[in-house]
Amino acid sequence: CKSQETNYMEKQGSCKKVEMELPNHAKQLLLQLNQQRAKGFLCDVIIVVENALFRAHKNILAASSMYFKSLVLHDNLINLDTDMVNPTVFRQILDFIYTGKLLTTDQPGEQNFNALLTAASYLQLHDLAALCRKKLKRSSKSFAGKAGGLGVGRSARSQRLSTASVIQARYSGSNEGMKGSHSKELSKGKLSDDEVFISSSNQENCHSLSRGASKNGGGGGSANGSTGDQELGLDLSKKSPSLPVAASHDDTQHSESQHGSPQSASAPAANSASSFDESGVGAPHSMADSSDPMEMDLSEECHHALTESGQRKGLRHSSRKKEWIKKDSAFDRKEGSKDRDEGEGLPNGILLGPLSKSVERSLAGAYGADLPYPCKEEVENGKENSDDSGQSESESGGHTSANYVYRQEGFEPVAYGDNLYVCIPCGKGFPSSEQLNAHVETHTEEDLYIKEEGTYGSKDEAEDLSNPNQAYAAESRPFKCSVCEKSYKDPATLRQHEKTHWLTRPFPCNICGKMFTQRGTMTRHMRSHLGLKPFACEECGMRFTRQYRLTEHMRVHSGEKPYECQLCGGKFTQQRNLISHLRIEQGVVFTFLVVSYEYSLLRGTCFIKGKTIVTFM
DNA sequence: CTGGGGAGGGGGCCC
DNA sequence: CGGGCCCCCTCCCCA
Repeated sequence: CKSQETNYMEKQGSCKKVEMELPNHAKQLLLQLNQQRAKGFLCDVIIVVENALFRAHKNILAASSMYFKSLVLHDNLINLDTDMVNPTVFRQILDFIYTGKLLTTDQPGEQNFNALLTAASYLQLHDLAALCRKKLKRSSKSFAGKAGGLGVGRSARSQRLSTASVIQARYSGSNEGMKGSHSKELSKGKLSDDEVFISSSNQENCHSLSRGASKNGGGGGSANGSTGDQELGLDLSKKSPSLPVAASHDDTQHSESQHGSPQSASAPAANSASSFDESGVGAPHSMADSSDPMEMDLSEECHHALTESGQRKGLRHSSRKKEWIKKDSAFDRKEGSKDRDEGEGLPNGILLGPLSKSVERSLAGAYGADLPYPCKEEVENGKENSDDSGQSESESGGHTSANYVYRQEGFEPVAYGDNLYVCIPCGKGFPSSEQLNAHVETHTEEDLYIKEEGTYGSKDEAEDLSNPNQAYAAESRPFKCSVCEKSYKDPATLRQHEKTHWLTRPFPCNICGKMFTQRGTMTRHMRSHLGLKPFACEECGMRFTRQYRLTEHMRVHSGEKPYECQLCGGKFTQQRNLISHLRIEQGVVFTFLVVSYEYSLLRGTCFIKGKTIVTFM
């Protein structure tokens, strides 16, 4: 910036070269950013490490690591390899990125630095990696030994990364002053030549590790799991580079080494998910460079297949845990701009930052209105944000983990004191998940039901009570809901239905915290977060989150319009548009009915002429 | 500018 | 658990 300013001044004819520098500018800037991070303010990316979420700023991450730079370019949600980094370590790393200071944990120093080194190498945080190496050297044990140690119980790919770490040691030969230069590096947003070189060569390692990661992260499967899907690599972090359009914007990705890499050469073979084998790692990058639309499409196909299954695995993994992520900053923002506007910047459709209106609305309805126990924050905020509040709950009897929130350490610690684990229904905080779980057992099923009669009186249900087919239904559907008289053919469906009467919903989205009555709905919802659109139109390439949408869409190409308005004969490709159309026509229908009614009562004369009601009274 | 249609997307719910 | 349908909201386009 300084040199730019100088150039500018020279161009402007100014002979004086004025150089003024605030001594603490960079430091203050980082301080502010770190504070903003703590509040979630302007955070535009979420990093998922195991089941912990970390909010951060893309710019900061991108300035600190080439790897992050490539990830945040396209994604707002980044899944990190749990094999390479755990939440505790990542928290240290994130603190380091934002402060330039490394705070070690209670772990034995060497162990912690080994973990940090592994993570730093994985994330291409060369400064940090060098710092760790230096520390380890000081501990009088050669790093080579450590690197070998890392390989124990790990895949060969992990070991390859360790090797790469050694190479990266070339950078940051001057570890001294690293801390001091940290903020300057961030400010410059510039990396050394060495680093660029190393990054590009290391990229493939990261990708391969990502693949390995998802195997472990996804449901605790064996690291050597060899079924097709498992072998494919499901880490979300690598999906971005596979997106051709977005990738093309990143000039830094187009290093010669990538173009000329063996992985590039293997790209054309990557026309099926299975082609993402052990060696075909570079496919995403090479595809990004490819001008062949077929290749791009196929790569995308692979990507979707991968991320889709990866998501499922991730969900299973998450659901095993008794810790759920607290609603994120998204909930803190009350009235954002239009969701579409926000979404435009999210190429993968990942919903971060302010929730979409529909989600907010749903939250308001599901939580603000229904939650039997106001969330503590809501209470403390004087209910100002009641629309935003609300949290998870638990499945009665089953005692799922939906109620429980794992609070990111150091973030929003005030409301619950030092107790990081919070029971959402009653707002009590607990120092450990075990204690929280024990407490949750004390919540009874009654807590989850609304006892008052008539509370459930939704329109649909009211209509059902007057359903003339009720007698028939009683015969063919022996399983009756005790609340609304609906009946079902099998007990499973009945149980599924009964959950709709619960105040609380058993299945939380671990990204936004929204709760669902059915797991399937939740996983479908997760797709929207993750931008997963597995169903592609063969005609135009448009992708959809649901098969049904694709089916609907295909009518656009076939010209089929199966839905016809009985009033005007108008035809529609989608039923919902017919319904929407009928609403507009409803005035006519309604009038017709009224007129007919009056006709019968008053024996007047009414005529319907086309869509127009002409009434002679 | 407005209203209507087309279409994308999300949630609820049942099978 | 996925498929399918319904309902809703929303945006875009066009007359």
